[in-house]
Amino acid sequence: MAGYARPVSADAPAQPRSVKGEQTRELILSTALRLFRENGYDATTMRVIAREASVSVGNAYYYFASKEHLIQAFYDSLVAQHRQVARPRLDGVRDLATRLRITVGTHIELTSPYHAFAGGFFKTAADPNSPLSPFSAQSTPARDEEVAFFAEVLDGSDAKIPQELRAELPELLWLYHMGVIMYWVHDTSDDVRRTFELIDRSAPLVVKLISLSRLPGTKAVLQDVLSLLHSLK
Amino acid sequence: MAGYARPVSADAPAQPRSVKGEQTRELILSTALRLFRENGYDATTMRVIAREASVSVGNAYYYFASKEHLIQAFYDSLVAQHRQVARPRLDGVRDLATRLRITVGTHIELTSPYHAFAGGFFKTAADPNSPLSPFSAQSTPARDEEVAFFAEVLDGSDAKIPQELRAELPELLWLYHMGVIMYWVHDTSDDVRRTFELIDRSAPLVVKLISLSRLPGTKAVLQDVLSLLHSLK
DNA sequence: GTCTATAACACGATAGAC
DNA sequence: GTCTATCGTGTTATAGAC
Repeated sequence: MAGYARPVSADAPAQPRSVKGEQTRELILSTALRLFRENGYDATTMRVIAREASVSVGNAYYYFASKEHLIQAFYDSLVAQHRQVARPRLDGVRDLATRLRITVGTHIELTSPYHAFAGGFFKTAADPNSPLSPFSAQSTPARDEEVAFFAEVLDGSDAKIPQELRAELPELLWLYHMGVIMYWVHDTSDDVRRTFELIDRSAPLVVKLISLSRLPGTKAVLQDVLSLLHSLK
Repeated sequence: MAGYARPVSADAPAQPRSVKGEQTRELILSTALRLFRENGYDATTMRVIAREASVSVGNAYYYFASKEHLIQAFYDSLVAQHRQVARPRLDGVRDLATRLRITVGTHIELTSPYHAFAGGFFKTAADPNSPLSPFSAQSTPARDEEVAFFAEVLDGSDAKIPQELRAELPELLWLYHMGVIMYWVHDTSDDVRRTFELIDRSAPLVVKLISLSRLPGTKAVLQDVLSLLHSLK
């Protein structure tokens, strides 16, 4: 279903090879993100980004095929930053609920400056036709990295994971993470306080649900769920 | 958090009172939906909608404050149609899994002609700032109707629902429904075959999960989940 | 209240010259 | 790599007609 070859020529702007090109790209991206933070996504026009970065509109489009691609670049860097910040915080922590709380909470913390423009971000991410969709081919690398990170979170814990679950769990935890993000996008409380409450309370719940699957009587249902998940991929 | 009064003057175009006005409104809406089906959301410009409906652009904006509002009108009519079509199909069916399958399946069936433009639709729906967001104030009536319908689906079944769950279940089933819609939006299989498979297999699972909550050992977790849900509203 | 016609605006995006 | 000029879009404004 996935992975067949297709032309990508008109797709992404070529990775610039020259030092100067890389600098220009960085300048445009950082300018855009600053303006997004300050004025929101919709209010930040490509013209303003270009002007503030002292480049032409055409040049901005040379490096970023669309305004959405600026967000994708942001998200890619966020994924890398997330691991970088979360890893030391996880160091020495073995309790799975705590590890989940740290992992998801760190992500929310890093994204917080952009909460006000999260609507515009999320909007394009929800479009399955957009390269920004977390399920799109172009998001596969970032998504795979995140799922792999959740595997790491799992492996570093002392939780006993039922064998049948182990393979699917990282992806399920990523889905849980996506759910938290969805809540965060809609969260209007001060400093997204409610999102952090959600994380604090749901992380232990997730762990409890995992251990529930060892209960006699749940095995058959668990198998059904897993087989359904498997058939949908 | 919700429900406080606020000015809505500049919000929606006045409900037309005259018969002629209602006809014009209907004409614009049906023309737009036909063009959406035929050419997709983005490709259908307001200028083309107006021309095909033989009205002026200004007139189209007189009845629909924005292009998004055309989708909202579509969704409102869909909600009404959904109940109308699903109710007779539910008649005499007591098994909850079957009732769920019929309810959700009917909705997907009715929406199928628009699957190709679902991306554009979903895109705006995901924006929390959009009136189209299922969590927005403007969507409250439609959402409440749908949740109420799930209560109906529940009540007409012979399933034994644990008392603690009963109050929250309609809303949870609505969330399940939303999840199916999310899958549907991203479903690229022929005639969204996979979405129907998902429904066929997940509906019985949902019922099994409900009955699982009667199992000794699950009570505490269930309470935690319910209390979390309650605190987030 | 309903509707037309048309011009204008700012936007994302593109073409093509340099 | 970078620019300017230009396109088509959603949307608004204007000025009026029935």
